[in-house]
Amino acid sequence: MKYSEGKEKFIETWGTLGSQWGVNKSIAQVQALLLISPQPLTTDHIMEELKISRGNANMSIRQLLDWGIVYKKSVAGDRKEYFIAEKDVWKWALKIGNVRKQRELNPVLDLLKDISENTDKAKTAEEKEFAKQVKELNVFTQQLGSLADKVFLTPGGAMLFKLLKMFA
Amino acid sequence: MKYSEGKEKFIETWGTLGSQWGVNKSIAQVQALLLISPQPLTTDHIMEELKISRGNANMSIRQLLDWGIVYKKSVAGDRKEYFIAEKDVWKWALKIGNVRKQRELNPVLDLLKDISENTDKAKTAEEKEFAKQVKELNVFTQQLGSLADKVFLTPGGAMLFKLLKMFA
DNA sequence: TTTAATTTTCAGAAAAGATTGAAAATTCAG
DNA sequence: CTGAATTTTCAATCTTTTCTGAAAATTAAA
Repeated sequence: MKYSEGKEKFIETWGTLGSQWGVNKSIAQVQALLLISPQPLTTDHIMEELKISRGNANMSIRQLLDWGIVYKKSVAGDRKEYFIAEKDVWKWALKIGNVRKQRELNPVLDLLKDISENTDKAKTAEEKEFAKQVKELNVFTQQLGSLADKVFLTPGGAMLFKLLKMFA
Repeated sequence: MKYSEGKEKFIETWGTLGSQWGVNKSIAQVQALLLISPQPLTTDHIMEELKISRGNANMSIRQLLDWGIVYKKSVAGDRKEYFIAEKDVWKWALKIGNVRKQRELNPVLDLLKDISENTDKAKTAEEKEFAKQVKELNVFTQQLGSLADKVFLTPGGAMLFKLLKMFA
């Protein structure tokens, strides 16, 4: 397989994977591109390489900066902004996991807790089953969430490292 | 909070969470509805409750059956099909995790492996960085995948249980 | 069989989500 | 400052995904 072919497939597949897991395709592809680039790239370079508009490129980069998995890098004598990806798989995987856990899972945890605690005492069969399932889900997600926090927030990914060593 | 209010919020939130993680909203909501229902429900009941079309309800149910987290149940003296959700959080969470791992992550693992093994020897800086990142990603996902398989496939969710007990 | 009930399919409609591109805002060298 | 370079914003457009509803297929009671 030629480099260009492998590269194309990689970027394409990374974008598809993103879509399937709720990450915008362009964003995933920009990360892929930056990940395999040895030098920092400009917005223009990214636009050209991925054939996307300036607006799209800019938004995607912002999002990646926001997630903390892409950094700005200024180049002496050039006014343009350059961007470089976090290259350490462990680091960026944990950051993505953490961001998504905090932003998307935590609100659900809060709702489950709220429903568990504040719903009127169950009387009918429907109400009892509802209470039961929400409670179980609450306990379960609580535990998973707690594990996730440990894994994602332990410095240096030490927790994930330990896990993999122990179980994988 | 009233039961009806809690129920509505729960179903709504579950749908939203699904969307964010690449699961169709209707599918997630049908699961939510079945999950909290003490009896099996018919397609018509689901349509009415969630205000969705017959086609949508039917497709959603098929998908859930396909994932193995909803079962058919026949009711004596009624020709209609009834459906009931897998109620054990552990069971269905592991099944969903497993199905998605196999269908969406495994192809990526295969591609990474393929690229790693079959790409022409790297010569330029670009090519070297590409090879390096793909290799790292390959190792990393291999390990994560192996852990995931253990967690998802150990009977009775014993592995996840152990993990939670140890680390959460 | 026949036929009425039920389920499935799928073309087209609607909604959601992604992308563009040009105007506005910002930045900074001179 | 000035103005050219660069970045950001966002309404309009395009694409993809989801959903509908009615026709076709299937099922099973009579």
